[in-house]
Amino acid sequence: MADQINNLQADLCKTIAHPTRIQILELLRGGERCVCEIFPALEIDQPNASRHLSVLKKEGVVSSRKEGLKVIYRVNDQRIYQVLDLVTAILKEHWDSRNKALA
Amino acid sequence: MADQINNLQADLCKTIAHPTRIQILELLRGGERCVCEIFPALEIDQPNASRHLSVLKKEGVVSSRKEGLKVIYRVNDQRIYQVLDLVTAILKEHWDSRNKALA
DNA sequence: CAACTATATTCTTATTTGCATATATAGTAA
DNA sequence: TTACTATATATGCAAATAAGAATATAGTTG
Repeated sequence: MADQINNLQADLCKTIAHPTRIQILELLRGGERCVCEIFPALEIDQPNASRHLSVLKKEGVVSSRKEGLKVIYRVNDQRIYQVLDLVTAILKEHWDSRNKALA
Repeated sequence: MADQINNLQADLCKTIAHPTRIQILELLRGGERCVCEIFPALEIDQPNASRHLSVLKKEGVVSSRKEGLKVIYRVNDQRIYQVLDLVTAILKEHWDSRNKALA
């Protein structure tokens, strides 16, 4: 099928289509972080953070390396932030034009 | 909560995180289309197309207008295509680097 | 008004997803 | 080895999502 690419696109979108995973990515905007920093910053429990990180890793959005006991995650492709920023801009536009319609 | 924005971002990502909806958006890249053109082009049945269009409309990704019996859909913010193109580019990069690793 | 066409909605069922809890693994240190 | 710390995985359950079939609505035409 020629639309196989659409499945892959959808999978990547689905991977980032979760508030917690977006929060993780926003945290990683500041550079790599170990799990022990991530889950307290997001105020979620450790297994939950671990599962979301594994979702991101499975799709190739992040990678990890070990440093002693710690596992440190980083974003693979910085363009993921262009995606998030575009999404934010689209939302803002939508919000603004909706409010303009009400005014 | 400050992370309310993350919910909105996730909702928009979730809205486009479906192969059929991506196909609809790709079709609308060529300009507005009525439902009667969309569902045969995608080889899905009409209620299915209608439901996916309503998902896109509810999130504000597309709008519609009536013209006689027909309902014609259009994309609200062309930047959604920048998102899709970035996603494609990221996928391609991921694919390439994975194959390079195997070589 | 009745018949027809284009689109939308409802219902049911199957699948997927997310969370909480508990448990398991890996590395470190005594 | 034992105890401890950091991270990962398994289980069970509730909620969300998706597709097909059937039905409903809105607009058009005679």
